[in-house]
Amino acid sequence: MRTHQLVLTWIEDQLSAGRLAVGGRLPAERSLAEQLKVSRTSVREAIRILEAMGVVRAGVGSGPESGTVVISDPTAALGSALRLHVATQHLPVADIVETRVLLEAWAAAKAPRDAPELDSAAALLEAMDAPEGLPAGDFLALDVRFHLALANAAGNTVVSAMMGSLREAIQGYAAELTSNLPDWEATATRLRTEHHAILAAVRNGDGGRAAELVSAHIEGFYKEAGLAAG
Amino acid sequence: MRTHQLVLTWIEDQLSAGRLAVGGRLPAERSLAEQLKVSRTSVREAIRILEAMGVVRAGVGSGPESGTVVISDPTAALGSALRLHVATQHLPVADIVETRVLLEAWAAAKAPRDAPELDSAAALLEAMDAPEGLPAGDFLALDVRFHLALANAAGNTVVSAMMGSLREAIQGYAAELTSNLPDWEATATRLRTEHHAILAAVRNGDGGRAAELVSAHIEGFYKEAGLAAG
DNA sequence: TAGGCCATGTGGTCCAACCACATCAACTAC
DNA sequence: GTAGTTGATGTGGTTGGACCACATGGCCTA
Repeated sequence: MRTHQLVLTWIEDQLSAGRLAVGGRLPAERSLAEQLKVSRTSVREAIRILEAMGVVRAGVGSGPESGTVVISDPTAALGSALRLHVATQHLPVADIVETRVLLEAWAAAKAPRDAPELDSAAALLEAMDAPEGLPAGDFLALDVRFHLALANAAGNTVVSAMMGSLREAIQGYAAELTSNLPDWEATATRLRTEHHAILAAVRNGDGGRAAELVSAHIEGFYKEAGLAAG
Repeated sequence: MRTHQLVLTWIEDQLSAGRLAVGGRLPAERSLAEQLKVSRTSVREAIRILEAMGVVRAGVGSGPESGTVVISDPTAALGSALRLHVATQHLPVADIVETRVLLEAWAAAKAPRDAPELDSAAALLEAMDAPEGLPAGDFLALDVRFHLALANAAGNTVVSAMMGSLREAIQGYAAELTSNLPDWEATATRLRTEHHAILAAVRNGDGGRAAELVSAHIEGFYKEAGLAAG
């Protein structure tokens, strides 16, 4: 086993055993190296991996905000992994979009009608309805948050994380696609209407209809922008 | 931007531009360090991350099998990320099981009835039907491969990768659960019957029924073994 | 008492050296 | 001439040490 993997398993064991929890701090790199009888380089490689996995955050300086602290950001890990594999062209964008549709439709069907996240979603829709209109960039940023709020409403952390990561992996792609749209204003108006219909369906407890609307909403956008969504 | 991230983005750019593809080899660490005007340490940290993401594989020695070559194993990245976050207890196992059910039910419904992966699935079922019986470990290993074959049949690489990673993340958990079963032989017999029914439904083109059977199959197993699957 | 300054501890980066390993070519013994 | 051995070469793996940038907190001075 390579040295940094030894460090990795040690840390994972500490996590599993509960001796290290979110918010806690890892020992300093130098002392951890001495404790495990390995070089600081190997400790750093392990920490680098954990950082990429969204498990820790490294901060310089001293004081409570410094050092390497345990966090939990699964979305970051899944997102960069997906993005990299999209770059290798072994994960077609169409498959990502299709997966997003299936996850988000499920979430819309599953979300309880009184989920608190739906209130956030409603507030976001209100912001998008600004009478003076919004720049496309701002609109899309709110759009992302609306869809994530919807996914979170289902209450499944894994689905939420995967949704976020799929979004992140194709974020650049989606931004590029909007430039293909023939008439942004018309599209924005349609998206707004569909958003309200989706939220209303969830609020009415009509999960089946909500799922259908979500599927049509996402697939419609990508088709209009010129990507076959499967 | 930290130095290793510079290396990371350089490599990602090479991948996106197609100058680096699966099967290709990265420049040697020392030459890459010189080329990017950074230390070998930073190059190594970047490669470590890519390795954890399932994007490259590092091999010592010389010759065609050595050096750092580009691969594409998204399952590895997603799997270890999920496993780590399960260790932090911020991803409940129940959510993972629920996600697995939803993905696999979708795959069963979506799989074309003449998908070649179904032949592999059938062969696996045959092996599990061995008249002399199988040790629980062997049975479960075949079971894993059957479910993955089913997921692959849907033809969505992202769903396949996620399925595999979910399996990997809770693999240790599932193995532990089997010891809770009151009567392994009876359970194995039931699982076999259900497997055949699922495959038959897919083969008949009855996706809706296949999805229902898959959901009941997985949830039934976890319930019997003592985990609430949501 | 208020302000600045420095000791301390953290991660970030770099360098130089050495090791283990796998290949391949040159060399040697037959 | 052939087969086996051996060493050169190039790869990643690991180590120790040095120095830097940064943030804090206590000490010292005005």
